[in-house]
Amino acid sequence: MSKTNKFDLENVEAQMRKGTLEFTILLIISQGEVYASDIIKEMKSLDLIVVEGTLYPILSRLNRSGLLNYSWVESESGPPRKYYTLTPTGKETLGHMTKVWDGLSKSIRRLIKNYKT
Amino acid sequence: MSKTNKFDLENVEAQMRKGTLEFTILLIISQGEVYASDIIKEMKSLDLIVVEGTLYPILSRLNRSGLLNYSWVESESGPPRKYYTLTPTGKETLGHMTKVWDGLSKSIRRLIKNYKT
DNA sequence: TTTTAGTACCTTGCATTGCAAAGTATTTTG
DNA sequence: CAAAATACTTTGCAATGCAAGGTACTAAAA
Repeated sequence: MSKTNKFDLENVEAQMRKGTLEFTILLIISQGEVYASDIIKEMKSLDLIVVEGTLYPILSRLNRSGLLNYSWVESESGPPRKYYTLTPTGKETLGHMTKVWDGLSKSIRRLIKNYKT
Repeated sequence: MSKTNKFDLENVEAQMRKGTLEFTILLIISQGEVYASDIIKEMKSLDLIVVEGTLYPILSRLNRSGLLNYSWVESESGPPRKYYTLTPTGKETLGHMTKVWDGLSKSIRRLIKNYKT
């Protein structure tokens, strides 16, 4: 039996996205009050797929960690929504995360540069 | 009992790194024949921490998937080493991965730009 | 009024995967 | 020969994304 398990490229993309999920979610919320569907829509528009079963637990965790606040807002058609905003701690943490991201992408850029030459 | 589970910033860094592990490992191997310790050393020099228990399984998997070849090479001091190189498929896949990475970092850059203004 | 459809939030269970720690094997050094 | 050093491998645990199923509320259709 040949043992060359095909390599899954799509999975690589998923992996990379996962690593930045919290970061990108906080970035979106930093732009203004949003609720879950808004976030999913905006992520999708940037090719950053995220689904409910992933998003809700993350939002809850970020809230428990003191990075997010939310307030219930009545909808004109449908059940009420949780609109999220960053807390001061959230803003601060997002700043740190941005630095972490800059560091990582810098390292990788360096590797890619070697690779291309 | 207050329920504000402190948020772990170091974990965010770890998360981001994890997402790019296979990618960065392949990038390093693309630069020339290396064995595990070389990879760990080079990653560390770029602030990309990776440890044995993580690296070996990944190398095995990439080999099983046909992206890597290895050859045993005697060491002057110690047991023999597995020196890895990219297969043609590996090179091709690395090219695809680079595109995936470019896409992701572009999306995130766009988000950060909004955030900063 | 009951039913159906739509929207929104939450939870459960599984699969993947990084990693600490322990294990095997080989070579060198005291 | 014992001990240390090096290199590769494996095991078990914890974290986490996600598919799938669940609850609840609103509005429109039957």
